[in-house]
Amino acid sequence: MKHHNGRYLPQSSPSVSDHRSAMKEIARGQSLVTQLRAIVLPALQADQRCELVAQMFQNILDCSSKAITELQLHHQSDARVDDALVDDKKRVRKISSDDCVKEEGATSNPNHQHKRRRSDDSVSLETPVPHYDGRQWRKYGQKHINKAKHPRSYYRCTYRQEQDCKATKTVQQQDDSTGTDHPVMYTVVYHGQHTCNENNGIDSGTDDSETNTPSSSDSRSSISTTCTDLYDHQTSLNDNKLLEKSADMITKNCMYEPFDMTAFAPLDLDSWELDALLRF
DNA sequence: ATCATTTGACCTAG
DNA sequence: CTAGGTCAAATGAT
Repeated sequence: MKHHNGRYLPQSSPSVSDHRSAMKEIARGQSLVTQLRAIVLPALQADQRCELVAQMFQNILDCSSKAITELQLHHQSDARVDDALVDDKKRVRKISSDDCVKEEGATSNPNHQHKRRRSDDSVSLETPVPHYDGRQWRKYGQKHINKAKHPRSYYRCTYRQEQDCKATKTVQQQDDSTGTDHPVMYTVVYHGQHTCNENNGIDSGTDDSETNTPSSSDSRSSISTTCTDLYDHQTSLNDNKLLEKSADMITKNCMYEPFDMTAFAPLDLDSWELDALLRF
């Protein structure tokens, strides 16, 4: 980086907007890889090679997730510095209110933690396959959003209770994706990082759908939970039945490979989704 | 009977 | 005050 007069500019850390655009690009890459994965894996035979490919896809996605995490950390600290420079009073107020909330959550009433999320600890991506992200989610809410045609669905990690995993995501169908000539697109926003045991999904490979649920209370939870947002809009009853069946098939395939294989093994199951991808 | 989803109420950040 | 995020009772599915 050279200044126009020939002198070098002082080395400065990347700006917040740099981080943002970097995260955006990585998220776009994630979205593309996810879509590619949903196309490639169904086409493979369900053998060892398929598992290997699935694992490689997951590794790629993990890499970008880690990169985003790193960027988020820098981003947040930079943003704090920016706040201090721009409006110190505001910052003080924000910190103190955060402290209040923290204390309240820790001590007084654990049942009332309706804390609105900070907007900057999230990563969003657009995809026609909102639930094929290799994680297991449980829906805990749905909300109609102002000026949006489609409701937003709220999911949290299946392992939240067992392992205190704070990861959540929201899924919302995009307004302009209702036409029949292009695939239905969803905006997926991830909040927080998964702190749950990776064995729940990634590399144990064999029959961990039983063993990875210590309390066994969630043994029925599955990726099928995330399919439900597809009912958010007025799908026909027949379609619903079809999707429920498909979800069930996915669930059963969790038995041997709950993470990646759930998404890809029997892809006759989700012709709707494959169609969407192919049209995409 | 158990567990996941639905849905209206409740809560809070802005 | 409003919009959006979460809770939890009711409901549905297995």
